[in-house]
Amino acid sequence: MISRERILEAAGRVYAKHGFRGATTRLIASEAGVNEVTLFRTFGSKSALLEAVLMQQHAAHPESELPLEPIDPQLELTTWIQMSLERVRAIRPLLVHSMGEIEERPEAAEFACRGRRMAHDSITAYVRALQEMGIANADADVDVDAAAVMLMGTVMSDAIARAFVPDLYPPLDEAAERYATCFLHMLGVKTFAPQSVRNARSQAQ
Amino acid sequence: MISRERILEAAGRVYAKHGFRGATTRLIASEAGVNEVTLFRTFGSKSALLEAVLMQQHAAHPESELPLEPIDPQLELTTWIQMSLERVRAIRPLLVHSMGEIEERPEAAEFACRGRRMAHDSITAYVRALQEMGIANADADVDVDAAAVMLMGTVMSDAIARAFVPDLYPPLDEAAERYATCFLHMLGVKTFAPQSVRNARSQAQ
DNA sequence: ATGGTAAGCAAGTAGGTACTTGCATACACG
DNA sequence: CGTGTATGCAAGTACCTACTTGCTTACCAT
Repeated sequence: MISRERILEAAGRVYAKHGFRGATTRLIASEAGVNEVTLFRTFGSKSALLEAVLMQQHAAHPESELPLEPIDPQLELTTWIQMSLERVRAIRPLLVHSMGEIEERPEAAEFACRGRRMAHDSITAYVRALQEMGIANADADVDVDAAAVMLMGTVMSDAIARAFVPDLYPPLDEAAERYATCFLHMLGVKTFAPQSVRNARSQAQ
Repeated sequence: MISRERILEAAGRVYAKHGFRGATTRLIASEAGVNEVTLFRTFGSKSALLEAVLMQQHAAHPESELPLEPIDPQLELTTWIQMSLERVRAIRPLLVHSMGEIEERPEAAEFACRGRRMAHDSITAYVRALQEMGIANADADVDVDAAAVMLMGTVMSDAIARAFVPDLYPPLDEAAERYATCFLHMLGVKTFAPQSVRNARSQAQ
């Protein structure tokens, strides 16, 4: 029964690197150090194997949650953004391939969307709480929905595209904090400049 | 010579739908209504054909530019964001596949990155101009670089992921305007609420 | 009329793909 | 000891892949 896990792990690696079509059963079996026949005996077919990979990946990277009652928005958002970034980065290759193959393998769509949905719900609920507590501005010129979409887009973009054009993004250890600050600005929340930005500015003088 | 263009167009469609591995020469030729041999006589190989497709796509969708001297930031940004959204949307399937296949076909990387780079340069230059003219806030708590990254991420995310989860995004005809407003808020520029948001708010009462 | 050029058609090459079958081996449990 | 279970190995099936070759049309310009 140890074969099953070795195959799953190898299939995850190979699929992430080559996509569904490029992930040949021969290559997966060889990467797993297992006979190709064992792969078919264990999972039945290539599609079934890759479906198992997606389910396992989904279970291995649980969502992070924002607190229901905000206390320190800057800190809580920074932590949440950081964890979201790491989560998406961990599944980035699988995610990108799933998006590309969505027309041919619609079952991959759920994998590509569910995390996004949950994160979106999480952040909008948090902002609603911020508004009810009077922390966030509820004026007409503050567009909460658009701000939430922009934060999510930022997280996705950073986690996926940083690998291709790293120089366009803030340093890894500052990114979450600075995104959080910008997000709060969009909501009309006054914040202090985060430490990393203050450092950069004072050095620039 | 008419075959060349028909093959290029068909190859673009098939590649966008199935990716490099899935875009078989047989399928491309059949979609183009052309004999498979003609495809090889015209382009030499499958890789050469797909390279020609990427070059043609790149030329067919030129960058949009922001004015060097801002006059109406809200309007100029809205227009630019709208055009960027449309541009990325037009090449979305190619872009997604190029990102997925970047490890196997590094020549696709340039296609995936160049547009992003140019847009980033464009928006940062524009914001610098805004600051020099005193329109945008230059305080320490305004993080121009992070704001630019967030705007670009928003555009990429909207153009790519809206197709999968359309209900999470603002309506198509409002998106650019609302992103522009949020972006200006991040920069500390006071704006009126855009028309579409005001309408939504007044109807909600 | 003649020659060049673009194109179609049929067939073939060499290799890869998912997946199957039959048989041999090892190990664990009663 | 015997028996089931997991695995390996060799071979084979049926099909798809990029790409080639040889031959035949059709048209266009000189």
